[in-house]
Amino acid sequence: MAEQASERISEAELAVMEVLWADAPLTAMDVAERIDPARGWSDRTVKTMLGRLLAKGVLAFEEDGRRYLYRPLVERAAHVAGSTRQLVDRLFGGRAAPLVAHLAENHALSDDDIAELEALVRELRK
Amino acid sequence: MAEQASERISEAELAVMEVLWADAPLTAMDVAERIDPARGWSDRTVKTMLGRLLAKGVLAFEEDGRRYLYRPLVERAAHVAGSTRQLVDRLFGGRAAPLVAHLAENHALSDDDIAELEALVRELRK
DNA sequence: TATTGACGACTACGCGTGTAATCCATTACG
DNA sequence: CGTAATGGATTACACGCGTAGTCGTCAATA
Repeated sequence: MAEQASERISEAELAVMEVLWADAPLTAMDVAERIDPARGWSDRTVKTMLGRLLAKGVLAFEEDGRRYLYRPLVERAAHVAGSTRQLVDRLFGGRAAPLVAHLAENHALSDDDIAELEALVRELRK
Repeated sequence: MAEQASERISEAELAVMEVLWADAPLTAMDVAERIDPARGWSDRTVKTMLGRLLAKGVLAFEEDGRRYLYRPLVERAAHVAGSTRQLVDRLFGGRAAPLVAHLAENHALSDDDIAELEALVRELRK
């Protein structure tokens, strides 16, 4: 079987994926232009990331003349799910409730968040 | 000022920290013995981790004759908070509620979890 | 007392990551 | 047409990480 979905996406690579999750397909230059300028990346760096993501099998490209048009092969939701599971497993004994409790304890929840949670819980209870 | 608390703890290092968060101070051998055998680590590896954690300023030691007794300098809760915040920032736009929503959508919440959440929300609403 | 073993300190080494620079082919421009 | 710009491929390089091995020293033991 081919590369399993478990290919790890690093922090820097994630910045590139986010661009492509927001809009694809894009050329390397397109991607570079949409990377947060705060990162101060050179185009070369973006190219490197694209190459590595291709190698990891999480991106695909189609040729557009001399250039490539890149598109994600993995969905953002899948990445989010994997990363979240990892956190829950590593630090919360694999259970989600303690994570939510932690968020609550740390005042990480705004009033709006709490209101949203209430709605969520009502929804879940059904 | 000395090493800031933001020193990163790697996955392997975390295994060592967990042992010391559970019980400290401990000698290097004590720690090695309490590491999950499933990791198949040699004592040397554990020593290396202890050294690196000392260098990072997240552990301290006191001499006990010829050996060291290691103890954590950072609290588990602080590490958990940092890691959680990082996930929330990176993948959930810095807001906790979407994370909880994600957990819900992914059926990551058991009935018990939901009951716990209800109680939590009731508590938060006060 | 001479040897052996336990300890921390230092060294090793291959792979991933962050951050590019260089190479080579092709295309666009003067 | 010759030269520069553009685009992907390859190479670079330092640092962190996973996983130890080696060195020098001190203590226990035969």
